[in-house]
Amino acid sequence: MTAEEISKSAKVLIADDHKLFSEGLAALVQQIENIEIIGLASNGQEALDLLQLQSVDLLLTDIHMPGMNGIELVKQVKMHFPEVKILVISMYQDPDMVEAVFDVNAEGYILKDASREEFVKAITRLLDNGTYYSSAVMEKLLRKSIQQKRSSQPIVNLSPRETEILRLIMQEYSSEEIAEKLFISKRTVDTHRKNILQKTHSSTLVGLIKYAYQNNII
Amino acid sequence: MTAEEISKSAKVLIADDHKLFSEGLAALVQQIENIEIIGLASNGQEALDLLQLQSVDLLLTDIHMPGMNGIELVKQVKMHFPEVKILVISMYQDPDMVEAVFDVNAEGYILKDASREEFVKAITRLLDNGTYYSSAVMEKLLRKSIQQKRSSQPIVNLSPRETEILRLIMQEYSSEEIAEKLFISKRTVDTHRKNILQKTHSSTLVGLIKYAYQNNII
DNA sequence: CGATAAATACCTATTGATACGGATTTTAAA
DNA sequence: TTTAAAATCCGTATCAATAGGTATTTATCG
Repeated sequence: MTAEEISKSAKVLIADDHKLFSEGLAALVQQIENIEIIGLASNGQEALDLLQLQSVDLLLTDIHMPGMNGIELVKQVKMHFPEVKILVISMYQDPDMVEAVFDVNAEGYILKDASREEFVKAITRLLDNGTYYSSAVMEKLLRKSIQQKRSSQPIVNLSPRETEILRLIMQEYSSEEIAEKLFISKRTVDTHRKNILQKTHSSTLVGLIKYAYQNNII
Repeated sequence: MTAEEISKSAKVLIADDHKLFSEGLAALVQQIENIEIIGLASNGQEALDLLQLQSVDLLLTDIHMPGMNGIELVKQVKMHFPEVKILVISMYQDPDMVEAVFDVNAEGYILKDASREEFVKAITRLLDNGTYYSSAVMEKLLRKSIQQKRSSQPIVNLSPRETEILRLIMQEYSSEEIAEKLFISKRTVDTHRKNILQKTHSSTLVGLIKYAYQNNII
């Protein structure tokens, strides 16, 4: 339909901290017609810098990068260069990740284990003003949202203060030491601990610590 | 020196579960002269199957793959096809990982964020009967081994009984419950706990649990 | 056979954490 | 501005865990 857009040779920028991957990807992209690679960035900031210098039609980016991560990069790009289409290429099928990518309005999401065919399809779809979200991933996302509705979030929300205290507990401070550190009474710390135990449904210190580990509060 | 070997077109096999990566890598490799890609495998078993079917000079493999991991694959390949050179391409600079790769006698180890130049260098080095271990990684390995010598293994050896009790602690049993469960006195459990704390150099329950987590005693 | 490690058991004292009550103030959202 | 959540504080009581000890039995290793 919008063949003109493709025919005038789309400009593509790749951002990935794994140089071998981005170079390989570049080699693949170059095999597609009417597409030209205008740069490789190995982190978010570099990508933004390159975007400033020249017009880009399509950004291919990883999520995990040192410094600014992919999500943040997408946000920034969408803010400053809204015309740039963005295809996120990630290792993970984590639904939360996909949701995050969704939320920042990237046009596409595919996995690193996608086939070349799927990759090409995604690119052409995006350049055609469409979107492409890997179906493998979308399925997981759906299943998750369904599950969430069923079990109606037994999600635990520790308050900032509570999280802070849990972190200190994890650092082997006693309640008394935590109190000193935070300039509050030991009683207060006790109360927080009580509430934390309740909220996390744990009945012992050991259970609490296991909770912290499983929720990456370390 | 052994130019004949390179000139007769080396056969390369790539194993990586991220298809986009292996396809990209293939595209890169094909830009090198006298090298031909004879197959892409997306897991260890597939790689072994392909090796059975045709002669291969060089195997490029990831470490993290579903099913058989890269280390295991290298082992198998070295066992059944000892003439195949192996270049491990990994995301991680983890010294333990490099050590493992070393131990199974892979000829090379580079990171996914290596440059194309380094990649090409590694390949030619291997095809020339040499080895190539990314210097970035080797440095870390060295530093680690030095550190290890300095602190000369403060390795902890919990007795079977102690490990058993630690496991029960991790399952949120109190000392009294553990005593009942093991038909011993609570005092005995106390003593064991005391010794466990000593041996693991932890001074609090939290520290102990962290130790258990870090040593997979769960 | 002697030495050592492991497992067992006990004692006293202290510290830390949890249970069960409350209550007030600050802050942010509706 | 009302309301709810978060953060603050206090008391009493009990339980759990740790810090010091000491001591016996059993098995294993050299």
